[in-house]
Amino acid sequence: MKSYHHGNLKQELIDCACRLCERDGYTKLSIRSLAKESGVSQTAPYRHFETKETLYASVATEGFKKLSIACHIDANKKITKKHLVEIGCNYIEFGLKNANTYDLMFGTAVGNFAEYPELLESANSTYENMRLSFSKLASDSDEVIAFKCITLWSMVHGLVGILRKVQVVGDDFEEGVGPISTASIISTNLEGYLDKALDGLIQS
Amino acid sequence: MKSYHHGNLKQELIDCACRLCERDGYTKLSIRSLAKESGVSQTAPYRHFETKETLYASVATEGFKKLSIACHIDANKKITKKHLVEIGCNYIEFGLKNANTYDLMFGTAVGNFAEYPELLESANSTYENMRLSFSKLASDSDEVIAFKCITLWSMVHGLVGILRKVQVVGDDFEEGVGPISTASIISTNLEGYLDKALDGLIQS
DNA sequence: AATTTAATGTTAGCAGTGTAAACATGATAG
DNA sequence: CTATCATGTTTACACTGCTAACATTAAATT
Repeated sequence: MKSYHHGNLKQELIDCACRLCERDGYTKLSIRSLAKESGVSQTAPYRHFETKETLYASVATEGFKKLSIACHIDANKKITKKHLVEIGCNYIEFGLKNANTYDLMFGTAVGNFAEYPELLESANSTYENMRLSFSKLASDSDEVIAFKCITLWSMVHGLVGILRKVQVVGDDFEEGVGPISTASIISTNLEGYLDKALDGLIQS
Repeated sequence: MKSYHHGNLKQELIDCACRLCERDGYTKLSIRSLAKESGVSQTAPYRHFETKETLYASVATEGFKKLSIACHIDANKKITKKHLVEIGCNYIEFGLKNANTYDLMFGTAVGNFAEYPELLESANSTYENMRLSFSKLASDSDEVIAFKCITLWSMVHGLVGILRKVQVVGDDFEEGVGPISTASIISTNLEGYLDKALDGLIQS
């Protein structure tokens, strides 16, 4: 004798959506299958999510929260270059290990973050974390810090994309020097790679 | 009295798909609408594309060809750092001006490039172009060149993603130092930005 | 405590999708 | 001239996002 009202449907739908999005990619997710999974009628989710994009936004929000946590480092201590390398590594690791969720966060499935205050908030706070870390490394001006942030962010974001794609492009080139081999060398020594890459960033 | 056979349907479908993908994003593209646009029955496209992903692959292939052209520089002359900056700028410009096509090329819509030989070929040749340019700048080992390629590629790829996303995240921060302002500063002086960024890459 | 109201659920149904199967047409190879 | 095969059409199925009308129950108001 299950009750007419579910009680916790919204959160259960979000949790379930996060799981399914990460497992199969967000394109495979349907509101109907989600409803079935939660033992509820096809259209029940619409009481909690106006459109599918709203649901996507919720999943993306969870993603940014997790990314923030993954990239968070103790804010009390002084930040060193090693910490920045760590942040970069954690970011990339998150992007590679949660590839499908990452797509949702940085793709075009959610068009305008401003329409989803929680999403905007969680995304901005991820950036703000990175900004704070940089500001504790050196006494740069705000402009320089923002510049460094965008650059580091681009770098790790780009690496996530390229490392993923290269594994799919194949390697027609000579042994050991093609994109795949190189990417795999980079990804097995991310720390050293980022350490070197950050040299150019930190001084200047 | 239009003839039963179209005569040039495959190419027309590809052209039309390229146009619509770029205009509305590939998620808005349907095989049926494409067929209607070409004045042909709903299922006619299936004589030329096994699945929708096959069609996507064709559009992505066209995209890589265009990207290759955009990033191509005369291979006879000696390559200088300035040329690399130019390649980077052209790459980024392509990514920003053909954002929807770019999504198709680097997103997950086409899962495994190896299933589409032409796509694999065009994607690899884009990489190979970049590799050639680097190899003509300095007499590095193949390993170092591949390393530099991946790094430059990640950098410009990341910038495309971040520059696009930042415009959507909004700017809650102080005037002039938030991600949007910084991104817009970067994008209005891409050349200078890349020039500086490449310093770390070229020597080492 | 009784009653109204608002939140949350269900059912039925529309228009659109990808794709498969069976059939039609006509260009081309023998 | 005829058989074959690439290319087109028709029909149909299962699935999707979403809307409208209705049902149930929790919460707010009297």
